[in-house]
Amino acid sequence: MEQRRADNIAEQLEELIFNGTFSNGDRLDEVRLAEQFGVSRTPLREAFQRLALSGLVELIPRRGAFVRQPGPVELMEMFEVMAELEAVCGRLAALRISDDALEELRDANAKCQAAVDNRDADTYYIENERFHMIIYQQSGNSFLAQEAAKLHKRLKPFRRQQLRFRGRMAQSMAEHELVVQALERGTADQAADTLRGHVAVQGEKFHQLMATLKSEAD
Amino acid sequence: MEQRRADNIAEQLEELIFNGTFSNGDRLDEVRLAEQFGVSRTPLREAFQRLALSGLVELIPRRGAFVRQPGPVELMEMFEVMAELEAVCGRLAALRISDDALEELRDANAKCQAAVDNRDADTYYIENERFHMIIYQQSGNSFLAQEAAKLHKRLKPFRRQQLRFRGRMAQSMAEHELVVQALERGTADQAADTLRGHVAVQGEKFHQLMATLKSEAD
DNA sequence: AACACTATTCTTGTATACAAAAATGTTGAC
DNA sequence: GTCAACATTTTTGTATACAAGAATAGTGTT
Repeated sequence: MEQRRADNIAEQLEELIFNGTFSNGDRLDEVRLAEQFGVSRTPLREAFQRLALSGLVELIPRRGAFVRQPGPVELMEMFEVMAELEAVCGRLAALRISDDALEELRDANAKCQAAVDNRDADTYYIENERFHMIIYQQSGNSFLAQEAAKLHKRLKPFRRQQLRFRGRMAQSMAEHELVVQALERGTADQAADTLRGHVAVQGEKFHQLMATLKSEAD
Repeated sequence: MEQRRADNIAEQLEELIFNGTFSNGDRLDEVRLAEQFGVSRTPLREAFQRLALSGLVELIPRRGAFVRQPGPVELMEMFEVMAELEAVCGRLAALRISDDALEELRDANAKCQAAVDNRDADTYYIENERFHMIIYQQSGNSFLAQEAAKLHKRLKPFRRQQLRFRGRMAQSMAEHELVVQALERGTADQAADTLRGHVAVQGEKFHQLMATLKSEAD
């Protein structure tokens, strides 16, 4: 059989939690999941440990593993941190970004724009992600890039919902343009501020996010 | 026997790695550690999963768990992120801090000063930590506070070494004073910049950090 | 002596077994 | 009918067993 199942299983469970197969208070039944995955409880429990540390699951002693989705407050906090991390990445990237990476950013942006024109949300989503990942990497700090990517991934499901709202993709595109300009010019503070504003949940976005939260709690 | 061993064991292993019992490339022998802790391999392996996700240990399939200390580059990266996180905490705290917390900060600072006068490095260390934790919490974002505390903990061993250098404690104290002033006045950017500079590794601190790294690689 | 190849030993990864705690169901008193 | 006490069943946590891959030692060849 394939080796290193534990981490693989962790990923699959993560996916199942993200896509809503398991919702907030659900207990992850060891034996049921074990036979579902076709493995024994041992690798499953190892996966639980990982999920627990990443905060997706709460391990209650002698009780089991419960999925733990962030509530409204925690979610706002996470978005605030994401906005600040993006700002930091942007500020550093403005000083350190390579010409090649700038070209990549422009390419991602062009494909984003095309996706907006075609109303192709999936492509938009993928290219948008590439855009941000490039900025993380061009911060020149791989530890920072990793942390940013980690939180980005965790917020994925909620961001995805956000894109559904009318005009959101177009506005997001305009902001991307400003970010690229700031990075081109090397104006660090401007890059930071633009990215912070781009990611931050404020104004109408706040209501939209709360709306998606409510609709998920059914 | 006590329940929930896995996380407890993870903590103990973490401590053993921090205090240098295990150094960089060491393999964590499952059977040896198991009998050392008086448990079976199962809870140990669960602990490994946690340590792996927190980055202290690298899990190589079919090879085992190897302790993974950050090298000079990664360490600089981590300090850079720490500086930025502190800056963010400071900026938010400047707007959100309570009067009580300000009083706590002044108290921690006073005790720090007393420790400097008495050349009491341990007390200095404890009160210094309290100082920073208060700022994390007063950011009003508990997710941010948690992340900051996590990284703070990870950098602990290296920061501790830093304090040994001549004049470091006194300089650090002066910077703390500036931080408190900025927080009192609510000047967010000033609080952020001061804290960033306080934590950042630059100038002489860089050489000092590298010196401690070399002395540990023996 | 250096190297390739094989056999042996160790170590990991996973399944299973078992004990202890929690949850559930049942009985009986009021 | 409600509740409490006890018995039964689940479920977790840990130990042990076992199979397969990796490391190591040993053998023979050049």
